[in-house]
Amino acid sequence: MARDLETALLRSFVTVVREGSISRAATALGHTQPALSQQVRKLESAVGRPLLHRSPSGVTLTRAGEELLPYAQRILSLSAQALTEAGRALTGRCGVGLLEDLAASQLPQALADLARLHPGARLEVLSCSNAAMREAYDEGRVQLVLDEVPDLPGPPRWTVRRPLAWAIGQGVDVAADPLPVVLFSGACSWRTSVLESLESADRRWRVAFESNSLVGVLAAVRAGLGVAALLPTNLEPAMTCHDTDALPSLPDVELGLARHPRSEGDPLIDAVETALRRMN
Amino acid sequence: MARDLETALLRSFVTVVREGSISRAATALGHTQPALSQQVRKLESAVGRPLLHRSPSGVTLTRAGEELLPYAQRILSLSAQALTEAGRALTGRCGVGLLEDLAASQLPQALADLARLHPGARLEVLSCSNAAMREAYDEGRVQLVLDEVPDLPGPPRWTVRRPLAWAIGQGVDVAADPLPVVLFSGACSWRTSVLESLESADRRWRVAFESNSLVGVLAAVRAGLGVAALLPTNLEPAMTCHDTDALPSLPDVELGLARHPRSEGDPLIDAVETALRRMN
DNA sequence: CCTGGCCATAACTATTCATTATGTCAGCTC
DNA sequence: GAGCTGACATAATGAATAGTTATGGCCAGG
Repeated sequence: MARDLETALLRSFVTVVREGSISRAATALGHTQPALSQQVRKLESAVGRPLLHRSPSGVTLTRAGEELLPYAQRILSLSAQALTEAGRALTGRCGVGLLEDLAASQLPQALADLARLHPGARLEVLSCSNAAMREAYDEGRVQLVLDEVPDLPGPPRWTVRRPLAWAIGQGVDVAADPLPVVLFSGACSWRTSVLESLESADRRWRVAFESNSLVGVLAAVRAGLGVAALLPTNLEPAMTCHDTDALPSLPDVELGLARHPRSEGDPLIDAVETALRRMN
Repeated sequence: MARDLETALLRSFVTVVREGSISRAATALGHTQPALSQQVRKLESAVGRPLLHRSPSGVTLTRAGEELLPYAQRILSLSAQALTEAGRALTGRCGVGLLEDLAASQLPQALADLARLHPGARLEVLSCSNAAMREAYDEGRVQLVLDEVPDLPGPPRWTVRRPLAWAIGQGVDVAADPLPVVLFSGACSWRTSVLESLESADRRWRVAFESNSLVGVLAAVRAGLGVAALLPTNLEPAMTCHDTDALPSLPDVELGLARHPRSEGDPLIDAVETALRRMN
């Protein structure tokens, strides 16, 4: 049993998890499928437990895999930080606006790591409605906003596509004819695209619950009120969607980052921006 | 430039730093000197800056090396945690008593990492006089004590030797005939062994300053009041001892861990114990 | 001036890793 | 239900990698 976990293997692992399949992760990393298969196997033998359930339609995490994932993400994030900002004692203040779905993921963790290693830097994370976000951006209270591209308060400096997944509550019948759907009430811009994908699959639906917060949506799904379309990071294990479901496939969302022009050249904000970008 | 820092290289790096020499690190890791030389070089090329000043008497950290070190230590600590406690959702409470010199090192950082990954666990770190420590141990407020072996409140479960180093303030003449020495005032049990090593080298000395806290000792040394014997982790860069100094070589200290018998079998305390042990 | 400790370099070797090629399995289509 | 498709596993080959031995330079101490 190896003494340390190799970062290369951890990188492969998180990529496999993110892509949901060994083959896709292989192409994403510029390698072949057997190479990734081998790496995952090696990581499993280092940990001593299987990390993935293999199936002919892809892979899902085992219990051990779920346990390892947050460690792997933090190790990679620290390693990337060490490579870029290594200790340059950043100071100043940086406000970050996040889509609420992202504020619940491991992203704030990475920002906290960054703040801890730069005691002179002050990071503030904000998550609110699009209107309030734009105001904060215009007033210079947040310099960086990571959100859906159409909702950004400025032109995107870069973008990234993320898949959506169905979150299915306990006891919900996914075949129910008017499908009970749990929605964000605000101007969530993937709301329409989700409903469109239902209609183009000829599924009738009804709004079972609306909430303007992620915790509200999650609670509703957990309580079995219906299904919701969420980023895979925010799914609780019990809500995992079984790929072969009767639900239509969901569109990707396109996230982007806007940066306030006046913050150009600030080293702290550079560092935070690359930290956000690294989160894929 | 590699995307991630390989843990194997980081392991080599921290070992080299700890041992103060590439050759010694090589034997410590069970490899040869050229292999370690190569690894350090590879890490340097990954970071893009030299990490070590090489000299015929060993190596010292460059600025970049000092910046990388804490990242490397945290990454290795997380990796080791992932291998052992991976996510087993530990809960409960654990009190840890630390020698003050250790409470200032990267050790509390590792404990904080552990606490953060186990939100249900409550860790309390205590650093106080030997008498108060024994009382806390007897009353069950601390289950683990890491201290010098003679001062432990119970039998050591394991021990580890650490070197001492001279901390030399700016402008202090190390050849001064009554050597000005800064000491811990309490019952610091390496106090006597340090003074013995001076006497056996026929050096006369005088107490220039006494303090019962590490910060006090450090401040005194920083102010140029004299020299002190400390763990290398606690030396500030400006105090680095130039090995070839006129000061006698210092004995090692022997640290050990005592664990309260009633805590036997508690998984959280097991985890904290191995975390402490990993810190070498 | 020689010796010993330490690091760098070079040449060689062994291992490791990724690739190509092939096999197996499950689900889907017709 | 036969055949197709997509996904992962396995095996064998070849290239890149990392470790070892051997050697040289440098500085300090005797």
